[in-house]
Amino acid sequence: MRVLACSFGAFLESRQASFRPPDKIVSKIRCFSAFHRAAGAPQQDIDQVYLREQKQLLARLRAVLREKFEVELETLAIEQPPEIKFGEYALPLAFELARRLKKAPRKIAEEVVAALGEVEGFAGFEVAGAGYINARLDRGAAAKAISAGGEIDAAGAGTHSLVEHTSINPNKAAHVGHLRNAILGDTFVRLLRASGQTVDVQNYIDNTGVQVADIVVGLTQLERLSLDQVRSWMDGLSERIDYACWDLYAKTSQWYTLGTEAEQAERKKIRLHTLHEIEAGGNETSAIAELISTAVLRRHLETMLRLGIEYDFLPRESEILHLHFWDLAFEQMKARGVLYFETEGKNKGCWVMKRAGTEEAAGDGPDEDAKVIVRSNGTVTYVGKDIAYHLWKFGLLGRDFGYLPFFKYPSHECWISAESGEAEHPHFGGAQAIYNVIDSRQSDPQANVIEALRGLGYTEQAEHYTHFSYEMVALTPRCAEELGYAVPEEDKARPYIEVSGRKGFGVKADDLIDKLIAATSSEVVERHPELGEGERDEIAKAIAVGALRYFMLKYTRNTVIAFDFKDALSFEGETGPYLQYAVVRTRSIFRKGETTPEAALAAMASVDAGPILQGEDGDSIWQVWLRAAKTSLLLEQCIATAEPAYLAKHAYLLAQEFSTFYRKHHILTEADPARKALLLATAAVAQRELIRTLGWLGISAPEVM
RNA sequence: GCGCCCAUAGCUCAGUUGGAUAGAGCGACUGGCUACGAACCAGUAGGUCGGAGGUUCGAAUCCUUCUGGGCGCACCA
Repeated sequence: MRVLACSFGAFLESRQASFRPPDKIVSKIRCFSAFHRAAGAPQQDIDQVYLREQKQLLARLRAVLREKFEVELETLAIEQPPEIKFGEYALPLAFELARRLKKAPRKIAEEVVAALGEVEGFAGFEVAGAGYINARLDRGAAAKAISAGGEIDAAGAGTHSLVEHTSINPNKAAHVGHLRNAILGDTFVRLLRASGQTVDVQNYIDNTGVQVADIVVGLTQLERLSLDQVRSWMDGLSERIDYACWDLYAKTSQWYTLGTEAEQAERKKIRLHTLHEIEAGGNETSAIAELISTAVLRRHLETMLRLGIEYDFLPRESEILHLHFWDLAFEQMKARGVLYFETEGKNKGCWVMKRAGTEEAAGDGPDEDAKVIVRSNGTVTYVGKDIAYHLWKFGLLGRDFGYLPFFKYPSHECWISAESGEAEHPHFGGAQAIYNVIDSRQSDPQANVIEALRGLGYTEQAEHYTHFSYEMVALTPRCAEELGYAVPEEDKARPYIEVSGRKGFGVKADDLIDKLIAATSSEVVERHPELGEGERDEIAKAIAVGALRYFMLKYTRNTVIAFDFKDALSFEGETGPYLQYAVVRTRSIFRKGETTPEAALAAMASVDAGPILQGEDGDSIWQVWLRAAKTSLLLEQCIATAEPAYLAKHAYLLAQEFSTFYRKHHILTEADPARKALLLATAAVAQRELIRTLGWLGISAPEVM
């Protein structure tokens, strides 16, 4: 995740630049709706029943308020009543109008209800509490509409987005923190694609950075290996290269801190020299770096593929350097006055820019707060390189990478950057919107890149640049001890301890996945001794992936996850397997009932479900339908807020409501044909929406488990 | 010093433009497998929403302030 551990201390931060405050959500959703209309998408899109009826009701209410009270409300709050028996929508608008109209809220609500009259799709309206207006859907009609439509609106069609995620330094094995990044990013990609967007998935590879240099130092200085010897070292490894590097990286980091002061200074010098050789390229040191980083990168891709995570393109820093992306960015920035040459103060001799979030330097004297982009020795900083890379992402740089095929997925090829690539290749970059899944500690540099785009006049692009930030995954002190690390006394009371690649302190991604599979395997063996080994393995893997992905997605982005094996290996309650189990139950129903979900949904056309869906008993069935009808609403919200956790919660609530329904109503033994048809259709709708939503979360539901 | 984030049940977390009695999972306790699979369901107990002010008809949510945690502010990447 582009975290370069450095020897001078951590660089952590949490500005949450991309976290949109709730008040922005509404307008964002409106913007999507406008897009929807502009794109000419069919308004009668059946699957959006909840959202569609909501919009219709709000439009009608606006008309009533205008005609009857001559008022125009900026925003019309709409929510769901605390209990389903009160209806599907609740409107507190009378409270807001009470002062303006100098009338009691209840009185206003009554007048509004009277003025509303009949509204298509609604069974009625009533005043509740101190002045709420509750709206009831015509459940029979709504259920018919929900069962008939399975398509999700492609509101995002025509938008080309780019998501950058994973971006692990290719010098050691991936750990749990990287898993959070990749799972968040991959899930968000699925959400964008579900909304119809065209999405490129990029995994940025810092193959010329300090971390790779440290591995090279380890090999050349500690192990005393030449390029050829590194080759045979790799061939002769008894463990995987990323695991071997995990230990070597920790050992090398340690080595810098050992010895006399003079020795340490010498070692730092070696490190810097190694870094410069790698950056320059065309020498034995850089060849070793290339060899190792490429091998580790392949391992990362394999690890992520275990979780169903794939990439389209791997841009590398080596090409950003060697193809001189920065030179072009530098010209633009100088020409537009974003960069200026500092002649005084602490940054004398550097090219600097105004730091994001600071005011224009008032009066005279140098802006000591400015961000250095080009050092006084003429070399460019990290942010400078990132600015160039992001100009490329938006198609504003005027230069492209070369492309080579690198990693073959069953359905497509993943390409990697090259100085000179193949003549025939797909086109990457030039996106309209970008999302950078990067941990929250890097929001300052991210903000500076955005500031540079804005300064260059690319305000539209800056608006569509999202730092998709998230908090780190740390370990609980107990987990750290389980792993065999000596936890200092003062850390034992802390809620969590940060992982550290330099110390070799962390839970490796593949170890965790292996552990999960081992746990699910033993369960599956116990529950399904009749199945063949191959089949059992498939099921165990699906459950393990489901458990892991859900675990990483259930927390909102700005919550620090204090990792513990006990939580991550849990399969009960709010977990992936619980959701998968709900789907397995629906599958079992249709298998035993010798019918299909499709048939059950089609049968709804001739079922008069209205009467059955009334009353308390009806509520317990309707609850499932109502939740299922909200999937598209949640998809919109997740995209607008860049928060996949809302959809994870939605899936969980749907599974929970289905489980309750399942216990309460026995479907296959139901005697009444109409009621049985409705119950079957309920299971079908729950299954359809669960499978859809789980698919977006990257979780598959096996036939049995 | 400047800036950002966090504080909600014993634990881990939700809480959607400010709205009706603040929710879930885990843990504890009670009950439910001769009905579509118990990786499940039903129920009980558990809360000064960190403290104090303020805005509002209404505040966990917005504002101010304080306390306690975490993080960021390089000519590192």
